[in-house]
Amino acid sequence: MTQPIRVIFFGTPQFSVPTLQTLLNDSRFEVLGVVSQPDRPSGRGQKLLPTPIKQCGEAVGLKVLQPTRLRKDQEVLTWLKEQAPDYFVTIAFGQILSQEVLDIPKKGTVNVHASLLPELRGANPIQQAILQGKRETGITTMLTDIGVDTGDMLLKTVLPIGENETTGQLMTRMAEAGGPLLVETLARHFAGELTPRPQAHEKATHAPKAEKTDAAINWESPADLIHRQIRSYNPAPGAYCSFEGQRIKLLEASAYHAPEHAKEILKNDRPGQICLMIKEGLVVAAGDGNYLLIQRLQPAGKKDMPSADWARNALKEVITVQDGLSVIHDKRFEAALEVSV
RNA sequence: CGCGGGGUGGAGCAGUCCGGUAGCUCGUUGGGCUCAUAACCCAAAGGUCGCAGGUUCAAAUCCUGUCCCCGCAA
Repeated sequence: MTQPIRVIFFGTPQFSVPTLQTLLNDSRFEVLGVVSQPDRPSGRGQKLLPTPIKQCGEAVGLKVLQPTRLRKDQEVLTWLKEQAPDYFVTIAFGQILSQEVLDIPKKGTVNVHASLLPELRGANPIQQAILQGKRETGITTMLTDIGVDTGDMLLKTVLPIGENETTGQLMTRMAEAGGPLLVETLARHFAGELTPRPQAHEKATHAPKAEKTDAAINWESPADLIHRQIRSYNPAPGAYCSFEGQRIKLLEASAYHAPEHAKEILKNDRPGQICLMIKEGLVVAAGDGNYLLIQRLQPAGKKDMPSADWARNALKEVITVQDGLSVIHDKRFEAALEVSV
């Protein structure tokens, strides 16, 4: 390898950082600069924080560009052209590239997308994969065209989804898997070894951004749906319900299959009823007669904690012991409160 | 200066208003009971009360400053 492959990296959130680092650590590639969304006021107190990709780029002395609207920013466009890159690489950048931008790199623009295309195109593939109860998902590299995640595919990695896996956990695994797939894609495509394959567009599905209210738990729902909501909306925005007027986020859960000696107690519970406290968490009734084990939760203003820890205080007046089980009387989670103004 | 809650043994909390021996439910360790147990009984270890300064005979508690964590909203 005489000349390194010249790459400009487009990305914004933490998710794209491991992939950037993989590129930086691979001597076959030269990263000419990074492009990220502008810093925006965010977080408590409206603090202005640099994007994770900006931080990473600056830490290694890379040129960092943050155009508000790339397609209209002549200064940035000029700089990009001057670099004479072989490839643009995009992963969770956050802006749609115009044809003018796509035409800049000599060999093309490669996007890393967190689904098995053509499934789950769009902004939110990981959360949606879990919400829909998929057993596996993956990462696809593709040549970006003018559509959203519609370009011809290059390589895929398949990842199984754990029964209780959360969006956050899956996202971490995918972020780490993205780098190796990307460098393989670039190296082989550059060498002419990859044939882009068109997507089966008629099978495409979309993964739209979730509304905040989608994360509100309705206890009338089947246990399976609530379970998927909890997994899907962890860590953000957090599936939530309320308890005696206080908002509570539900962070980790699993299906609960009652052992024989518990079946005497678990029957005819109302949806949301908090029935048992066991070592692993709280057993709560759902709308379809099944039960859910809530393992971790987070009351407003508190850190996340094992739900048994929370119950030990919040419910201590109503816990009795029967047959070695800690039974909770007459307490239930309610539907989420309307967000008050 | 967007609104709000919080920092007390390993965990979760009470105590703060009204200053006076560091408390509760668990966990941990050891012992006991039991066919057995996440149940029950006995015992032990473990805390600069976020940090700094001030007031006071005396501060977890009152005053001032400061750091950190979190919920809402963006």
